[in-house]
Amino acid sequence: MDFIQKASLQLRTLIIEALGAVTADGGVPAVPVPDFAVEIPADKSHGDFATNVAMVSARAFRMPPRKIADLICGRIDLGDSLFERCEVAGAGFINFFLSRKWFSDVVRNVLDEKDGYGKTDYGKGKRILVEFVSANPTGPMHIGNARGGAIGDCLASVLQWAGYHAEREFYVNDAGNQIEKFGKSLSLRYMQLCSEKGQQTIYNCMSDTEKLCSEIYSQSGEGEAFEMPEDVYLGTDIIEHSANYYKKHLFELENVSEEERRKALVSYALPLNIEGLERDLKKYRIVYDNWFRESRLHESGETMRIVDKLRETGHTYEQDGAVWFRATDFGVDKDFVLVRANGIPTYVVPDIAYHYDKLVTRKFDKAVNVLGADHHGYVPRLKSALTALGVDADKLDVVLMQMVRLVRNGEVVKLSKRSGKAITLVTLLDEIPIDAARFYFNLREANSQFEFDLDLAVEKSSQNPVYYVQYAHARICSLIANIESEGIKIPESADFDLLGTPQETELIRHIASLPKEINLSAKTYDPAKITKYAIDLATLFHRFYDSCSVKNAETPEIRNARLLLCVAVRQTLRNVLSILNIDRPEKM
RNA sequence: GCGUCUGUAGCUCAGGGGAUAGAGCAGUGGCCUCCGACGCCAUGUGCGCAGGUUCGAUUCCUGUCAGGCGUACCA
Repeated sequence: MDFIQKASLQLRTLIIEALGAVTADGGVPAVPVPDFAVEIPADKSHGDFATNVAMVSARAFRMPPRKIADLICGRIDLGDSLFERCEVAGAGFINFFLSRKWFSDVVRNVLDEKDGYGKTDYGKGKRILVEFVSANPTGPMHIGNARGGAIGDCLASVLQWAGYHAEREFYVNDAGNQIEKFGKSLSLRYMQLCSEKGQQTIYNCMSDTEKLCSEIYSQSGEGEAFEMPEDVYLGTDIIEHSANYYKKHLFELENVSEEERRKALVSYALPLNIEGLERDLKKYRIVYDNWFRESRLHESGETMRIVDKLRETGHTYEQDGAVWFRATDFGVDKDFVLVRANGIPTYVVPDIAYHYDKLVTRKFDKAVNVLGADHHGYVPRLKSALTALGVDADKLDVVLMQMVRLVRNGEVVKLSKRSGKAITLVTLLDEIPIDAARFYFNLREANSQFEFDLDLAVEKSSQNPVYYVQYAHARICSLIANIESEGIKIPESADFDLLGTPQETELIRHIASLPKEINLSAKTYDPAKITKYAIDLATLFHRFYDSCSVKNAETPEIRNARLLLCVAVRQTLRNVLSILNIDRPEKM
């Protein structure tokens, strides 16, 4: 249950009633009151809730705000409410203070709801598809995928906690130009290995594939023997695939047609890559509900059917032999090509078909895509085509993720496609713990560029806030074990009205705000709010721990109340960490 | 040029039409005979700049400057 919302709604009613009473008294003129806010003040000395009703209605009533506030405050009936008192302050704010009972109820509620505490029905069971990572299967995943993975996975969790039916999906680009390029690259490397110089290198490296790759890789950089064209993938993973294929089949493909060779190599390497993606993401604790293959759209004819459908809308035209979409009809600044002059559709077409499939064929209420900011220009295009097809484009939401800037030794590391230099997801996870990576990448909201300091992340020290949060959890576990070891049992219930120190009330207030925070996080598609919540909760617990002794509490009753408060905090921490899918260690 | 995102403390970043703008890191100084010091407490001349809307702007609007990213019959 959301106690913040409950209190806030009740307060709004009380204020409106009081306003009615004041109007009936003739204290203020009977004119409409503008919208007013009920909010939580930043400064706790200003109460638990505050309203600006007196200030916003000053003009309508032609009265000074403080006067209005005094009248309302005098007529408000807090009798049976969740509040114990109110006061007028500042320029005309009315501040309200929650009753002790409210705080008690919060703690009791967490203990009742247990693993379900924090769940809400905000999403009303709507079906929402979260697509994220969708990395090119032509090579290993990079640091941007690591960020997208953490954000997308946690976002899906948050949405589930907020009452959506969320599914995770990976769109596999297993067709199109980059697959052509993949084939070309594999073929090129294969032929290099078959060449005289390649054979020499194989001989020199014996059966050491890694050494072979680095040899071939460095040689191709020199340009003499293996000059590489512009449009191929240069990573060592390509060499590795070709070398492994060569080991199995030797010169089998040397004298077949280029086309046949590429086809054979792609059908060998692509499945391995896709398996690799799945394996690496699983290691990162990301498990998808669906792996949706682009090739499916081509095989079923859906891709070309979309072109026909778009033609029927009348928003297409032909120019220089290509089929264009008149995106300018939908407010997009430029038209774009759907089908090239050579008859091959551009990447947008399968993408349109794919989103049509999500929203129309599969009838999802919402589709959310976590995308790198370098794709932002493409979103309006996609939406314009969907609109033309009669799909409500507002059903597609995009979370744009700014680039991660890698910093090492205080210098920005330039991202390179060459896997020899780029930091892959796998090497990152070899260097830093999964927990740290998942937490770290959700520390900042997606739409802000941030710096990933490798030296810091690699350090595995308490510099990383994830340890701070996990420590709070471990500390509670230890505390409880310690008390139990002295023969004290954890009580079924306690008198929580005894919890009244500032540290205790602040802690409880924050516990109560979890449902609200989950809703907000879902609404803004921002899982970073959850990591922030976790850090704040840990901070408040540590403060409480420091100032309020549980074991040596003033009385056994207070001890029991604090003990159960600790249990409630631990439960809340557990729930939050489970949203992030991060370990909840009992010892560290 | 046009589009888009971002400019908040020495650094990395929260927040957000209101009452004294926050946290972590780095620095300095305190706190373990006492539930784990992986912790707590204290300490800060900061909202890029200029206009506008408002009782009130760091927040909204316009302009401007700076940076990221787009602006392909690449994906």
